[in-house]
Amino acid sequence: MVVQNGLRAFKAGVFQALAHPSRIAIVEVLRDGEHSAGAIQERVGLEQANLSQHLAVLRGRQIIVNRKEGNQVFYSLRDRMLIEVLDIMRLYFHANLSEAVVMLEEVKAERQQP
Amino acid sequence: MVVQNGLRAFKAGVFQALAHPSRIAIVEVLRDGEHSAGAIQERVGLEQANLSQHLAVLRGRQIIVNRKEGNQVFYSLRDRMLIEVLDIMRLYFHANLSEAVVMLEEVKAERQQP
DNA sequence: ACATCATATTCGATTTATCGAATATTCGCA
DNA sequence: TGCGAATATTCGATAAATCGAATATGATGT
Repeated sequence: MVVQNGLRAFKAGVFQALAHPSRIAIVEVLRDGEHSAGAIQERVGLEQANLSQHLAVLRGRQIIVNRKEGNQVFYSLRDRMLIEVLDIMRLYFHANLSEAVVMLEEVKAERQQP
Repeated sequence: MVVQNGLRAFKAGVFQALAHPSRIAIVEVLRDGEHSAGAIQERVGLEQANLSQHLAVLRGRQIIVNRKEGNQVFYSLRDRMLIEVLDIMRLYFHANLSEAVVMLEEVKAERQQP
């Protein structure tokens, strides 16, 4: 039972780390290999500080690892599992496209209601 | 680009729905089929209101669906792909046990600090 | 109609996440 | 040594998540 809860906490932690569009974008950039923080920033288009904060979240959950080289820090995914998970999610998305659209509409509507 | 961001928002939403140990426990209960809210409560051991709130989150993200029968409401997973995701994560957890433990320690420490 | 059981929703308090601005660190180079 | 580039951290404000208590809804049985 303790193990089960630990495992659930672990899974929840990983999900939480991925529970932000910007962090998903980061992981997707790292899909095709190692990139420097600057290169990631270029691709995802975030403020420097904000990107660094998101990287810190992913680092904290051991989802990405970093390697320092001179002035720069290179990031890469620690395990291909996440790619697998994201791929399954993509299938999930396509398989349930109509419901996904409903959800997206809701998200859009929420954004417009102040 | 708009589509990409929408997709990421969708994925992030699904991840966020799963980013809580109690909700993972709920999904795992529903792994072996439909259960009433009461049966779920029995198994995960949450306050009635709290369980209902978590079910609402999962419903909102279309992760579970409900069927009313008389007095009760029966829940089930809308797509078994999520089970696949959870299984992959279990493998990941075991394969990288030492790192996982590091992460759990951090989570534990965070909870005790303040 | 009324009481009861199963479930959902609302409310208020507390915690946690998120962001940009400002500041700090760490390296390489003149 | 001092400067600039790359990255990280801290801070303060705002938004979102979480929880238990209280309340609401809706079906069933008397």
